[in-house]
Parts: sequence; C-alpha cells; structure tokens
Amino acid sequence: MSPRSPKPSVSSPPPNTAPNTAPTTAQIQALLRDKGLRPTPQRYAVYANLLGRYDHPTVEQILHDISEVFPMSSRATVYNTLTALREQGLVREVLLQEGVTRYDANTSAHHHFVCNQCGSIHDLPWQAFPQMPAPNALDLTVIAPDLQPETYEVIVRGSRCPNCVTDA
Amino acid sequence: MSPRSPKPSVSSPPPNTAPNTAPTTAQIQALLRDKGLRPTPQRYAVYANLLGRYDHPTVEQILHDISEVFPMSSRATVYNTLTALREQGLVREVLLQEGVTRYDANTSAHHHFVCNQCGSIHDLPWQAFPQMPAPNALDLTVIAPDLQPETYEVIVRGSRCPNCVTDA
DNA sequence: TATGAAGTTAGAATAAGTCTAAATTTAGAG
DNA sequence: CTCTAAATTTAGACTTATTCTAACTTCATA
Repeated sequence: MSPRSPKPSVSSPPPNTAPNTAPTTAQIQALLRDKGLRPTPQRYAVYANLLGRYDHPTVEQILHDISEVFPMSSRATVYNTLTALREQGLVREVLLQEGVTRYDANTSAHHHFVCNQCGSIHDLPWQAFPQMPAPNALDLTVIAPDLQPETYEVIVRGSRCPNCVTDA
Repeated sequence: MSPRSPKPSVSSPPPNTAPNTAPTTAQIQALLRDKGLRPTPQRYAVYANLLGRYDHPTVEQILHDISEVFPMSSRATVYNTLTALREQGLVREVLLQEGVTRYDANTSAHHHFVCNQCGSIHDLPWQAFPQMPAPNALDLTVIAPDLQPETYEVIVRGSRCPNCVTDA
C-alpha cells in the first residue's frame, strides 16, 4: 500500500444502500454457473466473501479472510477468479486508492464516497443525486459530441465517515 | 502497465474545456515560489510539461518527455516533484487506470471521461452537469448524515473518443 | 477409465513507486 | 565574496501489487 494512503477500514454493514440479501450457497453457485464459470471451491470462497462484505477489499484482504475459513486458494487463483468475475460482470473494480485495485460485488448502479481520513470507501445510493440521468442514459452530445458515454458514477471525497467517528 | 488496460493516448488540445492560457516561464516560477517550492530546473521542467498538456500523463511519460528537452531529472525527482506539487495543490492525481497514477495540472473543478477503447482520459467541463451543486457545496446530510463531503467529480466511461475516431 | 479442457498452484518475473544515503545546489549570514 | 545549513537531487536498492509460466489437479464426458 502507498504510504501516503490512509489505512483501509474493516467491514461494516452498508450505511447508505439497501443491504444485499445474502445469497445462499446454492444461489452463489448458480450465479457462477449461469456465467459459465465452474463453481470451484476457490471461486465460491472469493465470490461469497465479496458478496458478504461492503468494504471494497483488496486482493490481499480477500486472500487473508478466506484463508482463515478455507485455506486453499493461492494468490494467483484469487487474481484469476476476480478477473473472471469481472469479465462476467459479477464484480466491479474500484480504483480509488493509489496502487491497489479494490473490488465490489455490488454491481447495481451506485456512487462512492472516499474518506480522506481513514481511506475507507462507502457506497452512496444512486438517488443521492436525484437530478442526474439514469446510469446508462447520460447524453453528452451538446457538451462533447465526440464522446459516447456508457456509464458514469460520482466520486465524493471528504472526511468524517462512520469509521472515523467510531475510531475517535 | 496492466495488460488488460488499453494504451494511453498522446497529447492533444483540450476538446471540452477552455484551453489553459499557457503561463510564461516567469509565471511558472512564481507559482512555484508562491507555494514555497524552490523553482529548480527539474521542478520547472515537470510543472511546465504538465501545464502544457492535456492527456493526464504518467510519471513515465513525463520523464520521457522532459528527458528530450532537459535530460537531467531522475525518476525519483519526478516523483518528489509531483508529490510536492500535489501537496501544494498545483497538481491533482488521477486514478482511472489500474496500477498507474496519472497527473493533471488543471486544478479547476471538472469531470473526467475515460475511453474504454483507447484508455485516453478527457476533461469534461463542470457545466457538463448543470444540475449538480457547486464542487464544494455538496450536501449529503439527508442521504448520508455521517459523511462530510469536501469535493466530488463525475467519472464517465464510454467509447468513441476523438483519439479513437482519428485512429480508425 | 481415458482424454482433454478448465482450473489451480508456487514461484519467478515485471513494473510502479518508495526509500536511502551520499552528492549537489542554494539562500542567506557573516 | 565565502561559509554553512537546509533543501534538493540522484542512483540504485528495495518493496509491493500484479502478471506470467509451466507443471499439476480436477472433472465432465466419450
């Protein structure tokens, strides 16, 4: 991790979005299979872990956490799995910290808040900006006719997030 | 660079924002001095380079470009300089590509467009989203009372940018 | 129960970025 | 001027995230 970056936060229930209805083992396996991914124990472990948390973990954090429960995933497999999940649209990458990629299993449209104090990342519901067009309905033709938008999101940076308040 | 990421674009005049009025040598030196930074030749080279381009270069690109004109900056100095410029608010980092930090000398409020085809990054004027509050006037108390926003920006991802069109 | 495609693995390789300790530059005091 | 201390630069070693490689395992199915 970049030394200038604050430490990431631990997992906590989603403060600003409807909670994921935790999928069952069978449902997770079905999600994988539906995307043409064999539901191996390693893939199950990674995806289930990501579905059950809301803190946008790094590969290192995922690997650490699943190792306690299910100590048979190599680093390479976690990378492979995340790439596969991403290619199938089950997972998003989150680029909000220098030098590390974080992951998010919440693929519905939402925005992000980054805490400048502790570095934690929080989901913001799409309706945080009610005046904005639908996620895939952005039209920039007037302002930038050459560009063809597909998706967008808002990144908010600030201080004083729930973790910071708890820590203080 | 991450192999999954498309190659970055070359510099081109800003399509969607008012052009920077190119500052003179003396003005650049004054900007540095005003921030308490000794205007060394290396710092001048880095900052002038960044002020004169609109493509959000990586350290590697900056180093390569200034080496042709002024071959006396080590990699470490470019990093040091960019850190100093950032701490003084003269430069912003742009995290839109896995694994590399890019830099932007345009510190006025604006948004970004990332081309999924060629990876290039384009500035969008703040007024691309006229319905949004001022850059530092975002209020999330209703939706997320724990969070205290300071700044925000919109990230748009899509395809078909001017570079892609030119390339085709 | 053989076969091959898909998946996993450890560890080597790469690349961005940071650190270190020595050398250089510079502003300002004398 | 010239000396000194602080600021800056430097090469190269180091760290760390990520990718690659080549061998090994698993599993569906013929």
